[in-house]
Amino acid sequence: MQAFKTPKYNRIMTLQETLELHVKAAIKALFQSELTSVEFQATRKEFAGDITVVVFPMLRVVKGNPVVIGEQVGQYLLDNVELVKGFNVVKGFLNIEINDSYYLNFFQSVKNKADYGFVEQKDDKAVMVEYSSPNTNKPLHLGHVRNVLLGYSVAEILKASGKKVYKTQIINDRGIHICKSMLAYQKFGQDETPTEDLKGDKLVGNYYVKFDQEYKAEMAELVAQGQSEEDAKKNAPLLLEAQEMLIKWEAGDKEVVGLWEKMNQWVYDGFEVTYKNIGVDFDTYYYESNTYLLGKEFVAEGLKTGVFFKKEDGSVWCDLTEDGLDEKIVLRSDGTAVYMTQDIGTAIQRIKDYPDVGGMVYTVGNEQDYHFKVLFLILKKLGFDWAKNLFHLSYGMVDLPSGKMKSREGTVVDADDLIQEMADTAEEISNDLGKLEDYNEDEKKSLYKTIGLGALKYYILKVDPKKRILFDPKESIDFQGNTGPFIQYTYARIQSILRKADSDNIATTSVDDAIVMHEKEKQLIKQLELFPEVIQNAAEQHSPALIANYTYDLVKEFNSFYQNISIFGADTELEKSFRIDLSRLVSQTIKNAFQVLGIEVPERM
RNA sequence: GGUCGCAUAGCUCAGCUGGAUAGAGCACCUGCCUUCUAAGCAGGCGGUCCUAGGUUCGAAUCCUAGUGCGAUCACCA
Repeated sequence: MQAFKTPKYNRIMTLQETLELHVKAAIKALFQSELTSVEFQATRKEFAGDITVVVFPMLRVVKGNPVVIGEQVGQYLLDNVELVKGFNVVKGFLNIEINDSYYLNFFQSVKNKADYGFVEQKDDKAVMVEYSSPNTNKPLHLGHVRNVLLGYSVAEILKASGKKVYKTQIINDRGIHICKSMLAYQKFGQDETPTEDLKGDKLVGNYYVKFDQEYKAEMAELVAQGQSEEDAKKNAPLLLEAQEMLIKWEAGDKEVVGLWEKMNQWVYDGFEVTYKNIGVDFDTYYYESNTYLLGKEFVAEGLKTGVFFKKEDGSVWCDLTEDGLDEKIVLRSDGTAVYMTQDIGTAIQRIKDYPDVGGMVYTVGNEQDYHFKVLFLILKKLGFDWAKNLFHLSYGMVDLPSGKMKSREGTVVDADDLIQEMADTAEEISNDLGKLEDYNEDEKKSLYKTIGLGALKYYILKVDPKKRILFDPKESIDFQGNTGPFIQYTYARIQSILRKADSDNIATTSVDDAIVMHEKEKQLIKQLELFPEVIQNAAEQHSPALIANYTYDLVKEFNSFYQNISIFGADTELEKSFRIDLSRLVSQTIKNAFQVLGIEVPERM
């Protein structure tokens, strides 16, 4: 059941807003009562009408039989509102029929807008959206893919809704885990360098796995010598060496820092290739190695103002018990920074760098729900007014049937491999269908990638971010039904129609044309009319899934129209032109919707 | 144990301010390509909306309790 929500964007008064005023007037005229709001929903297909007023809530103000009240209000609307051409009442539902001219006028007013559904930038305050935020010791996997797709899409949706947006990430470029792969490389690497077949991030990731293997072997040996497992964990020589390396790094040891810079650069180069492959980008980057010091400064500041307190051993804490949470450490007893310190520093640094930012979105997995709750609270306590506009875009893990993905054990679905597999599948299907014989190899390759990526992105974005995804590599992602390729296919099919219309020089329609709409055409226009509102809702709720599901509904509606009504076989030239105009706006809407999902649309497929 | 999230058809998921007979896709079964691209369309099969109470004219949706799954509660990040 589709309900209509009052739009907040700037546009001509919507149908619902117009009707609301009239329904209120009707209640006033008929019953001398004031309604505070009117409840609307789309009329169910089995009843005549376009929009339905629910009478039940009015009973709080007007006493009586809902059917009788519905009849009276309906009659009033019919007599007083030009838009209304009929009505019927079923139980407590007043179904209103709207004049076709309303829909035709609406259609004519938007049909040539390339940016249909998008709102021009209006807010002076910008939003910073963080996503990806990888560690620099391993390549990106399917979990990162979900993160990156969600973050990128939410950023694009916010832009489309009229916000200024900065896309960013925080790079975990320091710490013991980075030293682990560095150490393994130093010991076993034999000066190996990235090659065309082995990207830098993969190379570094291999040594992270190598470290874990060697480390486990050492542990096993120590246990065999009689140590407890716990002791062996702490005493394994490799781990001690890694810890030593971290200390050297912090002390600025030339050799260690040099290796760190070299290997991180390999990883960054590898990441860039993957990001480009996925089709996402960033406006600005932040590195933990640069922001933790600022965090420490503000911890000191918070100590002075009483936001934090110091324990006997010198560690610094924030007492959140009044807010129903625990005490949280913000600085170690030895004065070094913890995770929270860095995040405080990063947030403040970002506002310093971009003073027009009034809020931030953090795309981070739901295992950090608590962390962000605390972070936001601390920033509020520190007195930053932007702290009230922070949002944790939390999402569920992507698990494999075998359990969690673990980079150090090599049980991950690699991002690059996955994309390649998706393209391969698209190629297979495409070859079976054999529609692209006249495409050259480059064109084909690019198309397979568009379709494969479209399938992957849609598959991930159409579900509620909160839900965890169980990804079975053996069961391939669908290319039929509620999928990216299905929608891309519809787009391509419309392009084919438009090419034909273009070569036939078919005229376009105008407001003055006396068009008689077919039921399917009217349904399509109604669905199109919802799009701007869907963008706004998706922005408010940070939900690409709303866009995906809307687009699917639109496309289903179009396909039904397409299969049941002939476009070029229309009875009159006017009808033909109208159907082509309608198809054009549908394809433009698909394109715009997919743009904010980060999915490309093909001209043919 | 405390806290947070999730639970809807065999499977994957929609279902937004509480509204009419809970919707899609996959899978399975019927039809439809000499006509604008069949990655499609038209239809069939399939439901204890986790359980039990409660609020309401009306509950998948809100409240309470419970069950199951996941996460979290580190001087790790």
